[in-house]
Amino acid sequence: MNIDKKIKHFETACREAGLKITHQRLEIFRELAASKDHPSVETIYKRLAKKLPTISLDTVYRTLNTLEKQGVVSRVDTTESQARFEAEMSPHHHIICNNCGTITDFKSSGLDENVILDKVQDWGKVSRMNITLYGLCNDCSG
Amino acid sequence: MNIDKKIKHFETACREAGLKITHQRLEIFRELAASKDHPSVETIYKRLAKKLPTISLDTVYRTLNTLEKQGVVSRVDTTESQARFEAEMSPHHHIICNNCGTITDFKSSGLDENVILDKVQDWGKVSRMNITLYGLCNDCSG
DNA sequence: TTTGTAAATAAGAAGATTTCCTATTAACTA
DNA sequence: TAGTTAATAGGAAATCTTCTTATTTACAAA
Repeated sequence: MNIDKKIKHFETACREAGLKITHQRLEIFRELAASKDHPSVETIYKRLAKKLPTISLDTVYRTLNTLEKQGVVSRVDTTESQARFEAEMSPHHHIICNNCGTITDFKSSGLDENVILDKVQDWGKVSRMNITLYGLCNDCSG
Repeated sequence: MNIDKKIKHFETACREAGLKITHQRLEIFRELAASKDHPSVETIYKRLAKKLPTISLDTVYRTLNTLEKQGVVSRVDTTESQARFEAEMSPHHHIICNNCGTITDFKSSGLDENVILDKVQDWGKVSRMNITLYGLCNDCSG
C-alpha cells in the first residue's frame, strides 16, 4: 500500500472510531508510515521536531497507544525496555540483530501456522501470532 | 528436568564462567526455576523477601542479566514495559492473554521451523527463534 | 460561517522501571 | 587462613512512560 492510501485508511479508521483527525495525529502516523526502521517513541518525536516544533513527547506516546488500539499501528515484540512501533499492518514477522539492534521484516506466507494453532487450541482464542528471530545480520558478522 | 538438576546445572555453568556462587544468585535462580508464571524482577524480589530480607532490587536485576548472558535463564519477548524472565531453557514458545496477562508455555516440536529459517537465509546468522501468540485464555473468555 | 462543546494537546510533574555509584561483604584461590 | 577480587546493599540517578491541568482545536450543529 502506498503512503497516500495508508493516510486515507488512517483517516477512515479515525472517523469510524470517533477520533478527531488532528494535525499531530496525522503527522505522527505519516512519520511512522514512512519509516522502515520500527522507531521508538523518542525517535519519532525527534523526527517530528522540524515539522512540529512544539509537539510534546506525551502526545506521541498517547497517539501511538490510541492508534494501536484502533489497529492502525502495531507495537513490536522485543526484549528491549523501549517500545518500538510500525505502521505496516500486513501479516509479517521480525528479525532482530543482536549487535546493531536493527529490526527487519519478513513475510510469513507459506509458513504452516496451523501446526502452531493446533497446539494451543485448548488454551482459548488466539487473535495474533508473532514470530521474532534473533541473530547477527550480514553487516555485523563480517 | 527437576529442580535439583537445574541447580546443579546452574552451579556448573557459574563455575565454568568464573562466576561466584553467592547465596543471592542461588536463591534468585531457585526462585525463578520454581516459578511457572514468568515473573518480573519486582515479583521475584518480593518473593525472595522472606528468605533474603536484605537483598536489593539491583541485585535481582544484575543477577538476571548475568544469568541471561550465560544462557541459564531467558528473557521473554513481550510488548510490556516490564521485563519477564524464565528458567525453562528447553525449546518452547509463549502465549499471552490480552486480558489477564498470563504467559503460558507451549512446545514447538513438530513445527516446521525450517520454513521460517529459509525465509531469512540471506539476512545473516539466526541464533534464536521466538513465537508469541496473543489472545483470550479460557478463564477470561467465559 | 459562526459558535458551542467535548476531545486533544503542551508542558511539566510524577510514576515506573532499570542502571549506576561506592563502601562493605563474602566467595574462592593459594 | 589470609588475600584478592567479584558481588552486594542501599541510595542516587538515569531512562521510559503516564498523569495532571490549563489551553487549544476539531467537529457538529445552528
